[in-house]
Amino acid sequence: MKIDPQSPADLSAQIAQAIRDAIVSGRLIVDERLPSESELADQFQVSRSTVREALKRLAAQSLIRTQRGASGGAFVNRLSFPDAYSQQITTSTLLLSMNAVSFDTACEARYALERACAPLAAQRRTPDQLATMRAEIFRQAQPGLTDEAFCASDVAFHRALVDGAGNPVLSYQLAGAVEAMQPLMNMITFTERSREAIIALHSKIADALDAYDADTVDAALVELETYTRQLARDVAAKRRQAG
Amino acid sequence: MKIDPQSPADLSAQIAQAIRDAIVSGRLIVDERLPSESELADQFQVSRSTVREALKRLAAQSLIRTQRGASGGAFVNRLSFPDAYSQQITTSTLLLSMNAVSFDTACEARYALERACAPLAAQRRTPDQLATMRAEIFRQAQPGLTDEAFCASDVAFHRALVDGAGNPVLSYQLAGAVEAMQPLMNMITFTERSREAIIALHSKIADALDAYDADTVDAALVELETYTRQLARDVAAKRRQAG
DNA sequence: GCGTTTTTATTTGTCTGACATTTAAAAGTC
DNA sequence: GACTTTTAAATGTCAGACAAATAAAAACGC
Repeated sequence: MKIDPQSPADLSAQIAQAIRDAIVSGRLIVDERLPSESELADQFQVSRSTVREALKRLAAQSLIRTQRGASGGAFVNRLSFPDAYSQQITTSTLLLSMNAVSFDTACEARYALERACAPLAAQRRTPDQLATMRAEIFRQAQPGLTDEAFCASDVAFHRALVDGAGNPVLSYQLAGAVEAMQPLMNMITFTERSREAIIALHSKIADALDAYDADTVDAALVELETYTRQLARDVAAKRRQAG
Repeated sequence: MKIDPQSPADLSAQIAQAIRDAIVSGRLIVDERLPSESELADQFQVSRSTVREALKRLAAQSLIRTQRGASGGAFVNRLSFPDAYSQQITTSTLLLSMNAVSFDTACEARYALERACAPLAAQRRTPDQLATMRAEIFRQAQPGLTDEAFCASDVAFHRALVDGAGNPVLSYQLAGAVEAMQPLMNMITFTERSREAIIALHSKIADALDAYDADTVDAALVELETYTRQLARDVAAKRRQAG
């Protein structure tokens, strides 16, 4: 692992990249201990502060974890699925909020991906996942539910659907798409009428999954997508009229 | 923005989280300048080093960028699609390499997602994307091509397919799935015979996209998935026999 | 000899103060 | 007025110190 002191980039960024490369390429393996901060400072010929800044960069990406005390240090972290989920969600949320992505585009992407899970879920869904979906549908029908709670339940329902595919890689990929849409969806599901329609489609999906009926699940998801995008258009039109 | 000095977690992690929350919630907007490191140190009642470690964490997630000199400082970064792509790819690659995900599971996820793009791509693919795919097919047929180059071309072909859907959110989501599979695919496409079969299916896909024929694209992708998974099983069996 | 307690060494976490470097704006010069 | 020089502000880096956590080693009591 070498760095170039002449390079314009920050030393801490270079050091972080050198260690990152070592991890990605497998020269450093999971749970292996990195040299101590002082040793790294010696190796790279920089101060301990610079090494620390590099290590914090890696920690922010969940590539390493640190432990204090004797026989402590920095260890290569096993990137767990939950860690990857939350990074995926943060990134996706920021990407949508900062780049003027239209609701239509985001919605299309989300349902396209979700429909990809549907046939697998129709084969493999467990009774447990089905029960989760039913419970969320029941919650969504409660009269006093706030918009935020309704949307959170909506997310939980769709995550159960995705998890039904029984493929952790798919679940990980979909986490961002489903969760990042929530803030956008919050704006459009506030009337009694739209909730009713959404709940009806959720029930249709759950029934079809219950019956291992992939085609009906797909049809219901298409309906849900169409309905959601229509709702968003109506809301936008109403805004234009009012404002 | 407040932090709790009694908390067990690192101060720099807490400060990073506080600023991250401010960005995600919109209290800090794109291109806004954060207070200088000294001012932040005063606000949070910590030293400048601790503030710097927090800022490096945020920089590692592309949430801020820094600039030296007068009127420099840390600025909230617009998370661009390319930035998000590369983070997605790094995370996905590490997730697969560190978690003993079976080839079958990863392959299933990848093709499920890719098939989700196919109908859209069959409607919207541009001549330019089609030309890219043809060029990659031509390259794949060159006799002297190394395995690595073949796989890189394979990735480029599939990215063009995904981009054909004309939905940047989909392209972003798929980047991880397609690219992270490359190291795994590298191991199984080394015979002349398997290359030939793959190229034939690529041609079938390109032809079908040319004809706006979504069903044939889907069928070819299913064939490609079946063939790829079969190849992987054969390779695994041969390894068992040999080893 | 064994279990408990104390000490010690190591390592990360934090602080302080200093200097180098970069950069834009202000001041000065012709 | 255009150009050059100076200055101030900000990040980047360094060195050295102490605090806090932690595991291993040493000491102790029985």
